Amino acid sequence: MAYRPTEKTEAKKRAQLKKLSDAAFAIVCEQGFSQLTIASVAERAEVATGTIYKYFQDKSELCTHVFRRGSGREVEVVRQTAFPDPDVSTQESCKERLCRAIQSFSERAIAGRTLAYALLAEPIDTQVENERLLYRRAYAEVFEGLIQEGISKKEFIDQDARVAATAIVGALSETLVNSLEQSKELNTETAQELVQSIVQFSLRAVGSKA
Amino acid sequence: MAYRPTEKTEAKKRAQLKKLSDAAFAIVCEQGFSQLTIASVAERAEVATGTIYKYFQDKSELCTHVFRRGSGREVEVVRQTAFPDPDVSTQESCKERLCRAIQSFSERAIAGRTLAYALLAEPIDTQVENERLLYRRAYAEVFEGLIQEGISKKEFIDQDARVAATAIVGALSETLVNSLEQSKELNTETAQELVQSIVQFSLRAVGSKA
DNA sequence: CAATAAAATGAATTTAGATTCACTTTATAG
DNA sequence: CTATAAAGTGAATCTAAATTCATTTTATTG
Repeated sequence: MAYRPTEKTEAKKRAQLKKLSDAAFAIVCEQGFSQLTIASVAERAEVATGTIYKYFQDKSELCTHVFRRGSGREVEVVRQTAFPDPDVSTQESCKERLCRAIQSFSERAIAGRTLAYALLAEPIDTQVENERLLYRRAYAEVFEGLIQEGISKKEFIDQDARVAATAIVGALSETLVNSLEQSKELNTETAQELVQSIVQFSLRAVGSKA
Repeated sequence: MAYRPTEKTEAKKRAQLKKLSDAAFAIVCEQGFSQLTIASVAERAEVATGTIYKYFQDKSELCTHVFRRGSGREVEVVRQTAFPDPDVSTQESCKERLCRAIQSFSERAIAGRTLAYALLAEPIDTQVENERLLYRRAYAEVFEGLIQEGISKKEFIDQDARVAATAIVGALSETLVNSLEQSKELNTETAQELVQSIVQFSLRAVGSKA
């Protein structure tokens, strides 16, 4: 016996994985999935192309990893806004939380437009399409929970919460992708108005009474 | 002088173009853009691959052609429903027309799910993504006109018609793509309920008063 | 240092289609 | 029938990346 993996080597391995993940994620944030190639990641992480295959089965797995990293964070932020930690926050109405969740989603998309487009709409390899479905459903589940709560508290009109939640996700994606494509620079004022219009639309759609 | 194109040869050329277009369109309707290859079109149309290049610059142009053929028809049907020929139809309210337009969109998507997915969500080559944007905007314009009319007739609440229309297109796409992915066979009853939920959601969203 | 194993390298290979093009066939007109 | 031009053919070529793998480097332990 002569070689055993140690904590030190494991740490190095984790660091290397992080380096690859960071490089790939940065490429997608800055340039989208279209520029995510094995070669571009290797160059940015300063490793050889072969190295990437020690950490990822294939390109698809790399894409999936990046997609999950990006989408996980985005959904988590919106979830926290919709269902804030009850200890710290004053008890807010469903209406207020729905407004905040939609604002949060929208503002993040506007601030990180390339990532938003990458996650919401950019065509990627077929294997990753399933991730996008999960991503969108994850958002829908957040909204569904909120709508369900609002219905039971009589804040919102009785309705199919699943469909309404899905529809809101679609409405948000479409309006944002649409206006992000449109103008290179969406000025703060216009952006505010856009977000307000979407919020109002959504509140009416769920039949918010307050 | 010895050769001149005649009406006969032009007719043959048109027929050939139609044959290629039909073959390509059928492939997309049945199997989506992922199966649309030069080879598959050639096989289905019973021509050589080279022939396709006499009619289309490149693959992208073929995709664009198929996309337009499909989307043009779809939008036209919805437009007709939203703005029916005034001679033949009784004057309907904006609410009624909005309901019908949404139903029409939804029912066509359910009946032709592969085409619907292909046009609304399937990842295709980047060059064609722009067509998808135009397609979705075309729908949005139909809805925008209707909402605008509804606002001025006091049937709908005052709002940003552009945003609302875009949001409705997103809501429709999302709910339909979502449920079409879900279940292989969406039975008639469930489909009816789904469409009704979407209609109700949309009517509330535009603040339909009647 | 020697033995072992894992990690890293990057040029060479593979792959899945699109695209080309020299050649053949079909159509037209004198 | 001949000349001309356009349409059709499909095997061969190109292409852009992903993927491989023989070789080299780095770590670990006795």
